[in-house]
Amino acid sequence: MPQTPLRSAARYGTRPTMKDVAARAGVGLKTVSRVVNGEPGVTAETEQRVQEAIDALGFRRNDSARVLRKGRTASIGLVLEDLADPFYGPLSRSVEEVARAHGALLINGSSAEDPEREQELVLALCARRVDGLVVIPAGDDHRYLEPELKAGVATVFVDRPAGHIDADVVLSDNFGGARGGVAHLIAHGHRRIGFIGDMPRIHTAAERLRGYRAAMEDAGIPVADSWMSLGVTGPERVRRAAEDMLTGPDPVTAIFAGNNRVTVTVIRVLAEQARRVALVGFDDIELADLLQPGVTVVAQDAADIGRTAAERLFRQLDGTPVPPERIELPTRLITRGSGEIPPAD
Amino acid sequence: MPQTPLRSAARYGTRPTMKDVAARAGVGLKTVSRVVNGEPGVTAETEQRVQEAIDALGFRRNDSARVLRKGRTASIGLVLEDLADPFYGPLSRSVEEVARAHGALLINGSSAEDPEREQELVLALCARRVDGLVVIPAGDDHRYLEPELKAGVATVFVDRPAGHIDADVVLSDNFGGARGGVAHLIAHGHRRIGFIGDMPRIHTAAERLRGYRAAMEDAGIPVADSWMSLGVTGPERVRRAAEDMLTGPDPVTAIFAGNNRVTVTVIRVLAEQARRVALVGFDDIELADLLQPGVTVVAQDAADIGRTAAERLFRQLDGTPVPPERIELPTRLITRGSGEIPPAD
DNA sequence: TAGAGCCTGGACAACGTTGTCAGGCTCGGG
DNA sequence: CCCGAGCCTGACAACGTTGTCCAGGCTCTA
Repeated sequence: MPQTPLRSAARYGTRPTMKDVAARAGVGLKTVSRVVNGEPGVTAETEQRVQEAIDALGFRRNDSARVLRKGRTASIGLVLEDLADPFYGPLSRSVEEVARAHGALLINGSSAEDPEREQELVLALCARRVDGLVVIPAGDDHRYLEPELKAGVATVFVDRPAGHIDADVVLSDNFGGARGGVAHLIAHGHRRIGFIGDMPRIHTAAERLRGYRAAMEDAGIPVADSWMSLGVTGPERVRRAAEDMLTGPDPVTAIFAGNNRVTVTVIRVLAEQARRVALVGFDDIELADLLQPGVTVVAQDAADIGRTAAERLFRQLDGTPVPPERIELPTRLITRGSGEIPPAD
Repeated sequence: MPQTPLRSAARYGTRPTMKDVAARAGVGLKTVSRVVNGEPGVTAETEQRVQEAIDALGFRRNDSARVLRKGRTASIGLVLEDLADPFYGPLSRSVEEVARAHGALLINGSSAEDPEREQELVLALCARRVDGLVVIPAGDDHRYLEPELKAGVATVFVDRPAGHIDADVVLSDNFGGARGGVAHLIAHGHRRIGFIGDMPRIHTAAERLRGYRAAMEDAGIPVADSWMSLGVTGPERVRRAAEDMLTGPDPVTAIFAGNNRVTVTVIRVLAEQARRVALVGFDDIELADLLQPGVTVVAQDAADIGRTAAERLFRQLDGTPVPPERIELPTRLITRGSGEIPPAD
């Protein structure tokens, strides 16, 4: 079959360049560049000729080359734990909106709570020369970021503070929120209150545990070891932990759940119980108001956190460097029923 | 204050290049490149010297330059509707996992269901020379992608077919799923069944409506106009639509909800009703099993859809070009109670 | 010991774009 | 009629990396 000879520009896998456009329009390379970037100094007639050539060839500026030349990529990176988690979806979205308002693209990656993967991702983003980074830390040592910070990569840590490095941090008041949630249970008459949370090596988990302890201490209630379950993760283990607390020698009358995944599992367990047990969860969950009873939670505003972090990032990028700051956002107790159940003693 | 003169490499905002590394290690530029890329042909001793220089300077390869030279970016783009929607989080995550397995980075963007924004995003991704694109279409005309396809950008459309362009598509069996869901209601004795869905210009919405009509027709039930509410979006309008169907002259005994957002609102409305009304929703929702009654849904597997699309994408990228294909994934009816409520007539 | 062949390292061009700068054109005023 | 000013336009280098190609030094063998 006779193969029609194709212009280089149209060959499969090859893209037209400004040079091709220039040749077709019969102008110089730089003139094309001017048209593409809307720079002044081009006659309307010339501009139209160039535009026609662009459309005809399907030219699209190569941003890699542009970045190489200009130094800025107009993109930022977001490294979070898991995009499938309902907490991070809205967070990512709000970061994206801020980025978009600043004309930047967002690249996000999931660390899956693995410090090594976090580092791998962050460095990959740095290799692409993102202008800035929003990181939800999985690991606790971020010294590997020092050269990047020095090179001017704006960085904001979110949800948990960075390890061994001085940078902006935006987090929720995990301590205060947990303390308030547990105090709420105490105010409704509970004394034997269980706590189920993630590994204390995770900052948020540690802070929430600290809040639990503080609230108990404020009320002068000694905490039994059997009431605390730390580092459980995965539905099965949470389930067993909850059941143990409810049926042990010194059974709890209320449970404080350390994060949304724990809350969901505890709801399932409680639904199977004959006895009515109070529950307050950290993090809001969808449809919490439609359950019987409604689930009382300590809510963080993921979108607000993301927006705050992103705005802080662009402030670093736009203006003069500002000293690192730690921003703590308040949480909100939302009462819906489950936290107001009196002790069944 | 006397300013210590800094090496160019360490100055704020400037990054060391291979040239800097080469100078410091006392080797040639290309030798550094070889070490960085793990190419053979470098003595262990030389390699170590280079590695030390890399660490000392905090060198990070500039991928923009690399891309410019090599032509491939090892990144793919995903354009979806809204990352904050619980359907897209897992989808994005599964695409990311496949990308990661192929050594590629994922860039995603939200179109917010706006065709113009979709195009803007897609073209921005193309300007960055992503190797491939996964697009959940917002618009219905994708001819603007023709030059990109011709240039070899692998493309897979998801959830809805592309407009006026020949490309891979991965979608759920919206028609069959809706038909099955409605047939399920009919099998439980319902005849007056309402349908609330999105604008029919959205392919999924149109298909689900078609499924509803087909199921009704299969059963020989004529459909009253007042039973169908199309193009409603936003909780308030869905609420009103549901209430109208329930209190109109020919009130429905069951509702089929066209997507997860509609389902959630309908659940709220039904919770307020004295009469028990059956409900089947398209798309699964979290905690659906814990509600009273549990919510019967036609579920699509977002992660499976994402994985399928991404694998298809990389097949295009890895091997020889394969002709465009349309892949339809089955849905699954999950009975939990709400769909098995008999008509209250 | 000399020649062949291998292994290591470096010089150079090219990728596609943008900033700099200079040249040519037109137009108005002297 | 000539000159300067101002406006368009294009030639050229540079961004940081990788592929190609060649030079020099080494080892091994005859």
